[in-house]
Amino acid sequence: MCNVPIMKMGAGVEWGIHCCLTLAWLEGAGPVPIGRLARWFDLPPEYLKKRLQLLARAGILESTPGVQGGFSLGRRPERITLMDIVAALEGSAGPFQCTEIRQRGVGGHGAEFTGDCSIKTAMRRAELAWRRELAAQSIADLMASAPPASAERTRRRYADLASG
Amino acid sequence: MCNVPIMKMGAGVEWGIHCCLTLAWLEGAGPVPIGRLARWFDLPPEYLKKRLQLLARAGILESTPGVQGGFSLGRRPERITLMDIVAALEGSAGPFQCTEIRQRGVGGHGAEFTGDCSIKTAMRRAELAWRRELAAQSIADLMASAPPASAERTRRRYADLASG
DNA sequence: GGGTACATACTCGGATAGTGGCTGTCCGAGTGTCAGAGG
DNA sequence: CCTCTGACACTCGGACAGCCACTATCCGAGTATGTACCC
Repeated sequence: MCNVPIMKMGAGVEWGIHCCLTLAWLEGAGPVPIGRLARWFDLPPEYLKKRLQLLARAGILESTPGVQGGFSLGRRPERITLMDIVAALEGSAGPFQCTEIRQRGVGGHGAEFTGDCSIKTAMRRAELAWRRELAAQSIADLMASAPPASAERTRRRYADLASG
Repeated sequence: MCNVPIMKMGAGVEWGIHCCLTLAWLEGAGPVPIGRLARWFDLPPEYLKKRLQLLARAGILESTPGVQGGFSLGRRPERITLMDIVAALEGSAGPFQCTEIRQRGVGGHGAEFTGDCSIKTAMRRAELAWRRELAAQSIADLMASAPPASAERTRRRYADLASG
């Protein structure tokens, strides 16, 4: 029971962030096709494609069709926050959905109160703290916190992957 | 698509908080049976029972069997935080489950890095901010932020519900 | 009158569906690149 | 040498099935109260 997540977040979020980080390191080498990214992380290509399409639709990634097309970063790594990626992949609604049960049933207040119930407010406050932390972290920050050799190694391995 | 929650949290959380708040206001009037709470909020009794059982197992509520039994608060309202309720109902694992995809596939680092990946760290930081906010809010705080007449009205309506 | 047995009203725990979202796959359509044929 | 045409390698978007957690319900068992019955 203790392995059940408090709030479930799709696996695509982890995929998306990793792909953005990799694309950031591979910037300048041209678009990266889905198949290569999927082999890179050993992920199902078709489903990964769906996730990256969402990121492209949000402007986080850029997709170029054609024979040498693929996905590349849609804007500078400093301007891509984790919040952007999460919102693009999972939607914009918060984790706590207030169904206003206080207004139903015998004990309900009916339309007596028009303001938000205090529970909704309290949960929203926590959610905002979470969003703020996510928005404060950009892809560039993740790049900076990684070992200095990461960029070089990523480019080298990608070259091997492209040639092999 | 914009109605899809970022992280899904079960509806039982809202139920649980509302029930705790109601039980706090009804303290001193003896245990409240499930059927009455369910009618109070117009919720399915059997499923609500399952949720409150989880709260009782966590020590947040106290359940007394027998003919005049029911649920009551397991400890003082000041010592029941929203984090306690959420953790008891949804489990203790975080929303972001790092599956370490960086270690898989062609581009993976294998066992090269033993530390946590920076993505996991960043997501955990946001999650901790969320937890901290939830832990800072207690049932007593919610009671204090409600209109002063709430306690009296709750007790009066409960008396009507019990007699009717 | 006092003690015992039974009915009652609850909770506890397990077993069992229904439902919706996430996961994963397949297919047709559109688009840009490149090679090759023809002028 | 230049241009046009076709093959190719991608992305885009929709349709579809499988799986799992949440939701919801039912049933038997346990427990405390309250009453009725018997001595």
